[in-house]
Amino acid sequence: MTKNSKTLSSGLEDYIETIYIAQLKNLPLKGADLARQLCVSRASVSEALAKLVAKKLITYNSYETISLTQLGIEFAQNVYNKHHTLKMFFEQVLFIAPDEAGENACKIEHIISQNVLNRMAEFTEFCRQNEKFLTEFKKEITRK
Amino acid sequence: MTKNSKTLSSGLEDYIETIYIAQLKNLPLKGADLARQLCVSRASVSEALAKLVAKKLITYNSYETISLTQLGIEFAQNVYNKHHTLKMFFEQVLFIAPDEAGENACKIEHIISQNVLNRMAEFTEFCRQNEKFLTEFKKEITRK
DNA sequence: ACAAAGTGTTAGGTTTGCCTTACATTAATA
DNA sequence: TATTAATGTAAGGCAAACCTAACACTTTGT
Repeated sequence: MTKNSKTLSSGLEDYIETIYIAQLKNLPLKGADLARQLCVSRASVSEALAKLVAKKLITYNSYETISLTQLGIEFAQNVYNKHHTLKMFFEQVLFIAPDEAGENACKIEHIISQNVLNRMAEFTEFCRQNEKFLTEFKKEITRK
Repeated sequence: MTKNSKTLSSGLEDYIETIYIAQLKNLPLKGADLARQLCVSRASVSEALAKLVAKKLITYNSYETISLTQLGIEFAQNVYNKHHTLKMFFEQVLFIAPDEAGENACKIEHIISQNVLNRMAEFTEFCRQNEKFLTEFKKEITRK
């Protein structure tokens, strides 16, 4: 039974998302940087990168900067979009503080279905076009 | 290092939630029933129940009906309420079909923060009191 | 250019949660 | 009640994802 190549574990999604964000910012990223950012050992990073190379999502050789393949970029964008959609919803609709919004998004992005995500994005957009509604809700929650 | 007794793994939360629901319905629940409902082996159930007994969340002896302790009920209600809040939000605000709403709730209930959950419940309630807004949103999404 | 600091890998462990197989015990029914 | 069916447990394994320790390689700075 070969591994399903369409899905990644939460852990590998975190690695690839972090690499993607570094790439967006044009910051060269080494394995040790990943270890620091994700709070895991360099040994764990080494293992994870080997898996991502095997899945052809990154190119990497020791001491080089890690970079995403085209396929890797597609996977990363998918996760990153989910993260963004969730964070925006939490912040702009539910009025959750950015940090807490981000923490929740980080966990939920790995498990929520694409369909629910899409609907959530539409909803956030719809709310944005009906500002008054959210203003009322905010009044409601700050009154308590 | 003793285990944190305030939190359970996702897996154990699923066990305890299933036990809780059976108890709500007054349906006697055996280990084998749990195995069937959660799609795991009887051996896995046996291990999990031993952990729940050790944590004093259930009372159970072989061949008996499983039942929750007071502490177990409190844990279960916490998870069950999260499940319910999520499902209601997905169904009533985002207009997601019940099955998909339930599947997403089942996964997210284990990781979302209590604060976000509370806000989500308030939001769903607020929307319910402003029926017109959701009607408009529904129109928007069905138009596509 | 060479020592010190930083980076990467390997080997060997741990934990968690699941599995199968085999066996023991209890419940149901012919 | 004797047999069959259902239930429960124990033993032994596996895989994922993490760890530390030790060692090797590369880069940096004086």
